[in-house]
Parts: sequence; structure tokens; C-alpha cells
Amino acid sequence: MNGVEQLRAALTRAAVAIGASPDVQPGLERPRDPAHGDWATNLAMTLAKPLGRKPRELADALIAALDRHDAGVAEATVAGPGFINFRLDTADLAGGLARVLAAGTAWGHGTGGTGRAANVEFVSANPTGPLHVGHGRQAALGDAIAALLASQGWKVTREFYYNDAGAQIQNLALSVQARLRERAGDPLAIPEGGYHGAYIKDIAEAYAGEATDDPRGDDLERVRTFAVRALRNEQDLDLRAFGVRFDRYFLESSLYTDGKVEETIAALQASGHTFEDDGALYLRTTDFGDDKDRVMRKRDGTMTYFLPDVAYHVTKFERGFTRAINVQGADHHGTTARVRAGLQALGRGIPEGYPEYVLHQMVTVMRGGEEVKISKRAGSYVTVRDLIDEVGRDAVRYFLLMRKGDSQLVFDVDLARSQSEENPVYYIQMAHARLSGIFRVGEIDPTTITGAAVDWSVLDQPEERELVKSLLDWPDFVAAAADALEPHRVANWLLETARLVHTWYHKHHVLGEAEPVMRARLALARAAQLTLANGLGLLGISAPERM
RNA sequence: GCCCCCGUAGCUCAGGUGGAUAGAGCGACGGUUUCCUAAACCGCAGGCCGGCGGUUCGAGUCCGCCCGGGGGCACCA
Repeated sequence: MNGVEQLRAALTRAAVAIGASPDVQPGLERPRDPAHGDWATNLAMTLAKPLGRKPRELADALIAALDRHDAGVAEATVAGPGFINFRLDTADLAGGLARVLAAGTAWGHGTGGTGRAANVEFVSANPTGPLHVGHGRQAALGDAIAALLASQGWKVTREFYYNDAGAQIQNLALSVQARLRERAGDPLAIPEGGYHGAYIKDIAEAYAGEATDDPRGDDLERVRTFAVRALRNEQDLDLRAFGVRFDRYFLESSLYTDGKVEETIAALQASGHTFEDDGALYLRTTDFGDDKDRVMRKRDGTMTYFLPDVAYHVTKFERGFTRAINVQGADHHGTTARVRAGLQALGRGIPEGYPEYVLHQMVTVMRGGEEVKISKRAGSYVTVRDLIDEVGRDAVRYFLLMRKGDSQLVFDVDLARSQSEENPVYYIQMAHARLSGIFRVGEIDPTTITGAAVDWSVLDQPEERELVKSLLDWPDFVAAAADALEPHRVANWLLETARLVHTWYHKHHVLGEAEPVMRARLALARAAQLTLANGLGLLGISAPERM
């Protein structure tokens, strides 16, 4: 049992002793103002009503009933409207660092997932062009969410789904063909809905070099295959540059070849929730909360994207994923209700909230105070590669993750590129590098720091107590961020903790201090170094030893 | 018209699931270096948390209505 749990248990006993129900759950939080102590509870206020007594009076009674020793607190005081503030002995507080050192790279790991399988689907870009900034946000978000879940004991599969047969791919093939014919002397005729970026020209160029017997691209099927392969390869390179790896690429076409689409449509018809109108087959999704019934099979006999989408999510469930999380742009918002409705209509016991959606808002790229809209390569949008080339992978990751997905995001290229104090990424990495520097200069192998035989009571400086608390809170913090599927919380925590590190480092010295102090501070430095590295790792950002 | 997101400092945004005197980064202003990285630290200024009601001991946070901004409402993906 660690410090907080001990305190909570003791508080519960005290509450019961003064007449509260045995199932009270005392809430404990860090007071915003460190002068208020190390922990605070609002228990007296929440008990006021059921017990019919005044909060401050109850607070006094709770303190009187509390076994200080069992609770592990040095001091308990009543404040404000009825808060009880607790102060811990420095030795008890800082002694928690031993747990950090023992856990090492696993500090922050939890067991809430209990080994169950989770599927995180993200990016899922069709192979019709280079990845744009929005895909970048998805890649950063999805990868970090996957890492967060894995840290909490989920068995995570990172999945990329792509449409390899639809109308957009047809337009891609026709666009490349148009460039081939332009090359052969025809006037340029890119079809309606076609692609205009420079990369189309490059692909046409490459095709002409390889397919010397088909310089005009008359073999459209061959052009299509060639173009898809070229763009898939390009997207892979983009993702690799970003440090994102997928466990599985799922092809929409496989749903047809494996019979999953037919199977699903038959099951839906058997469910009795379908009807035909004007030659098209509908699913009555309004029975399951959608605001409109949806077409599954068009009048011309082909499927809408809706049906394979449902079939795809059935496979996720069948593949044993307890949770399926889809990271997508907010423009997909309209599809969430209908996919869930489709799964419900099957009546197979798939949970109502399956799959879960993490939708993110748009990204605007700013440079020199102006919005950047165009990339040379893609023509109409800014690519992930542009950003990585300009500001580096770590900065792109951080900037795309530092805001809540629900917020529209402004990516300030100038700030991300600046290698100085104003850039939060460097600020955090610098904190890690400085801590590493202590061990380098002191010629101490940080992995030998175990926390054994340390007198924790010497870590009594205010800056040390604040830093210690932040490090000890990390596991709960990560668990909450994972639970909420919100990596930006980690980004903010890192920035705050980095500040505590810099402040402490600036004010207090480690090497050359008297033995007990140096020993304790080395342990603190090691714990902070480990925790920062763990946090950066979750976001896919490097933790450099020196900068 | 309906659905989703957003509205907090000059700018970009946090605010740990309802708590005490609302925070950070950038920008502005002023300081700090014989010392493990000044890529750092300290100080100062800046607010009707879009508005009006409600819930309660207590609301930036929850509920309702309104006003602004963005996105979505296909037999396109």
C-alpha cells in the first residue's frame, strides 16, 4: 500500500468512527497551493449533508478520530470552508522515490487493461497522395493513444485501414493516365475529382520509364496498380520518418474477397431491420439512434462504403478486440452513429459504444504570421513530410499532441523550429539532458542508483518536495490520460514537470554536496530522468542525453 | 433546420472528471552567469472564464436558452 492509499484507508476508518457509511470514498487531491500541504480532502464537506452537521465541525471530529501514524501524516489542519490539509514527513514523502527507482522504465505502467486486446485504427489514408497535416495529427494521436493503452496493460494492435478499390482510386489512375497522355503530346485532361499535385507527374514519369510498351497508359489497370504501389510506398516512408509503425494494414478489398460483405448483408437482412425502396437496399439505422436510414446497396447493385465499414468492424469484434478505437478527423463525425447502428442491428452482443471514436479538429499551419496552405509536392495541402523536414520529428510530434483533439490546432512552424527556450519540446528535452549531464559529469552510472541507504529526509527544500510530488503522481496521471484517451495531458504534465526540474536544478547543486545530500539528490535526479524519459516515450519523442 | 466541437490574458491554449486567491507557453518590460548545459533561472504586467438563468455548501467545470466561430448532415470515401 503506498502513501495515498494508506491515508485514504485511515480517513475511511475515521469517517466511519464518527458515523459515516462504511462505503465512503474519501477524495484526496493535491492542493493547488503547496503551502496548503501535500494532500487535501473535502470529506468533511461531503459528509455535512448526510450527517447533518457543519463541515468545519466534522473536519475537527475527523482529525480527532484519525490515527496519524496509520495515515502517515505529520500534520492535519482544517482550512477554508472545511478542507482538511495534510502534511507528510519529508522522509515519508520523498521515500516514495524508492518506488520510482524500483519501477524504472515501468514507472507509470498500470494494470487496468488486464491484458485484454485493444485495436487502435488511425491514419487510414487512401493511397491517393502524400499524407497531409491532418493525417499527421492522427498519426501522432493514434500512436500516443496506443502507447498509453499499452502502458496500462492493454494488448494493443495498431491498424491502418485503406480503401484500395473505390472511385477515388479510379480517379487516381485516370489522373496518372492524363499526365501520361499530356507527356505524349495530348492536351492535359485531368478528370473531375482527379488529382493535380506534382506527385502525379512523378508517378507518370516513373511509369513511362518502366512500362515502355504502354507510354500512354492505355492499360488502366496496370496504371492503377503502379500508382497505388508508388503512393503506398511514399506513405510508408512518411510514416517511418515520423516513427510510426503499424501492426496491420487492413484492405477494404479483402472484405469482398473473404465474403465478409456478403455475410454481413445477409445477416442484416435476416435481422429484419432492412427494407427496399426504389431498387436500393436500406438499413433502418434509425431503430438504433441514427437520424436517418442508410442505403447499403445502391440501385446499381454496388455497395455504399457504409456496408464494408460495418463488416470491417465486425471483424474487429470477431478478432477478439475488447475495445476498438478509431482516430479520425471531425469530418467523419457523421459516420459514427451509423456504424454503431449497423453493429447493433446484427444483434450479436457487440457493445453499444463499439467502436469508440476519437475525433480531432483541423490543423492550421502558420509561418511568419500567415497561414500556409500549399505544399509543392501535394499542391493543395501541407504534407507531414514538409513539417518533419522543416522542424524535425520530435517537434512535430509534440506540437500535434500538445492540444486536446477537440481543439482546432494552430501549428506555429517558426516556434517549432526555434531551438531555444521558447520551444516547449526543447525545454522538456533539455531538462532530461541536464539530469543526464549530472551523471555524465559525475561519472556515475545512473542505472546503479537504487535508492538503497538513502536518507530521504534531506530532500526538504520546497523545490524538491514539489518535484517529488509531481513524480509520484505520474502513474495516476498516466492512467487518467489513458482512460480519457487524451495524450495532450501527458504533454502538459511533461512541460510542468520539466519546469520543476529546471527550477530545482538551477537552485540546488548535486555533485560535490555532502554525502547524504548528494546521495539523496542523485536519487531524485535519477527518478526525474526516468519519469521524463517514460513520458516522452509515450508521445514518441526522444529523450536525449545531451543537447 | 438537425447533429458534433470550440469560445478562458495581446496571441496560441491548459485547467487531473464540482473545490480554496483561474494557470502555462509565446509576446512586452526588468534582472541573474567564477557553480552538474544561460537551450536555464527570477521578477513584473496582463482576466466580467461569450451572455442570461438554473442545480448546490461551492460552477471555468454540470443543466437549459441565447450569441459568435468551425465541421458534418449522399444511392462520394
